[in-house]
Amino acid sequence: MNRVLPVIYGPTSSGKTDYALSLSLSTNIISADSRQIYRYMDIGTGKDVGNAAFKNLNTPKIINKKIHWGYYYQFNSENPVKLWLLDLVNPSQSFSSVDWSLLTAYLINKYEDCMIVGGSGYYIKTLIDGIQNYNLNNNFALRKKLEKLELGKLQEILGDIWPDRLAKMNNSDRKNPRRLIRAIEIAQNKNSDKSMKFLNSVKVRGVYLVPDFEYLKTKIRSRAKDRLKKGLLDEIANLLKKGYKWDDPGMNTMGYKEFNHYFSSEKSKDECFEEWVSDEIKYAKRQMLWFRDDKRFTKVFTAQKNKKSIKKEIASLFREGISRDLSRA
RNA sequence: GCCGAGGUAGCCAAGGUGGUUACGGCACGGGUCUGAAAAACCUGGGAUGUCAGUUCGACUCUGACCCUCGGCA
Repeated sequence: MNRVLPVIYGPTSSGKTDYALSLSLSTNIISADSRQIYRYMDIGTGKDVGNAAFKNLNTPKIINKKIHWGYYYQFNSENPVKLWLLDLVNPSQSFSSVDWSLLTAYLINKYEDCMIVGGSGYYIKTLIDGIQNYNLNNNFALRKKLEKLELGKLQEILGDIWPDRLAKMNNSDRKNPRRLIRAIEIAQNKNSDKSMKFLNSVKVRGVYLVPDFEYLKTKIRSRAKDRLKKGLLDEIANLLKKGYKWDDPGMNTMGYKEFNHYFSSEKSKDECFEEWVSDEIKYAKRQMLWFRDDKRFTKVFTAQKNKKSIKKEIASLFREGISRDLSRA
């Protein structure tokens, strides 16, 4: 039997989580957010859990890394909604789209009533379309060695050991050191060319929020200001005090990385702030590229509409879509 | 008003004894993506202050004008 998995995707600042929480369509909301997975990074990543309570669960066996996970749930609600996959790892730990997909697949398997909400397009893409080379973990030693090489040299190495892959890469990827290094990493590992599906017998039904871009820009700016006011700089200072470094995976996050130069007194707070806002806007643009032509997603234009009618639209899209999907199944 | 410095894209900016298509960076537009993805990349368009002069040819040299900055009054 086919199951339907509702997904709400949209750029930063589009209000995804708000809609998901207030819609009460699902009791298990799974956050697809590659930054809110980090502990101690709350203000900058917009972890808006307010007065929710956190409940810890056991570390599941499906992941060999040490990941503590649980969910937040809302107070003051007759039907408390659980918000999953926040605060999974420390800022120094690496975490991948596959890790996230494994956890998500586990949850979907365990709970009938789930919904995905988030703006990390690559995470959602990995989950719903699967991935290749799943058996091959990252080889950080190799990466470090390869990172020192020039682009041409990397292409040469890949061309020697896996010419087909190099030939198949498009111009953008062929000039991207990270992608080349990953390809070399895979090529050096035999039997790694297996693919993995995370979802079985699950039909994805997505809503893709499309805000007015000019409005989104002003919203991003005011939200950033607000986060400064809430004590973002103290949060960063605290992370540094805890011993986290600027090159830790978690610290490569907008709202944090831009203030590196402020903490080293190379730039003013305002300069860093402007850089941050600019990064957020560019990011929002990149976010809009995922799923824009994906038939599984329906666009919801939010400009000129109030929250209530948007909520209604999303809810009816899911209801109609879900019943249609089910009847077809 | 006088003296000095200078005007190259939205911003910062290189250049040359006059000679294909004027270096870059930021910003902006359009994209890529199969274990880092809020990452890392690819790609596109746009400029010589104005008017004359010299010259086969001026962004480059000459003059006038306009504007900016600094100093003196």
